[in-house]
Amino acid sequence: MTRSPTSFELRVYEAIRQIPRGRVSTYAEVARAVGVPAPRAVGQALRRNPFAPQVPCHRVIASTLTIGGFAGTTRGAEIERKRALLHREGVEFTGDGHLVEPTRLYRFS
DNA sequence: TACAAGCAATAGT
DNA sequence: ACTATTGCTTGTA
Repeated sequence: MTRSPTSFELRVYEAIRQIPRGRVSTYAEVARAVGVPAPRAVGQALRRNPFAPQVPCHRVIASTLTIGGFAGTTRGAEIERKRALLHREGVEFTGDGHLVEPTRLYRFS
């Protein structure tokens, strides 16, 4: 199903693309960056993820500093993969799934 | 075009 | 832990 990205999705991808390697942001921050008060909309856009690994969707976590979701689920093997990806970039999470160093949070300018 | 249902969340109770 | 709310996408008529 080849579907053209909507303007909203493009905005979300552009925002996420700004997140440097080794840093993470939250759905709420991304939502604020694109001017949308609903973080769930960001999650919906990321879940589609038409531009595959080009857009670092794994660098987006929840506002509560939990790891959030990945590949359509909030827990399971996919989440483990997300944690591994972030760990490879220097971002660590506790066994509870919480961010170890909140200083790694990236804020949009 | 219009309406209903769902979502990788968040805040409040 | 549970419920309410949020804006956007998708499917169906």
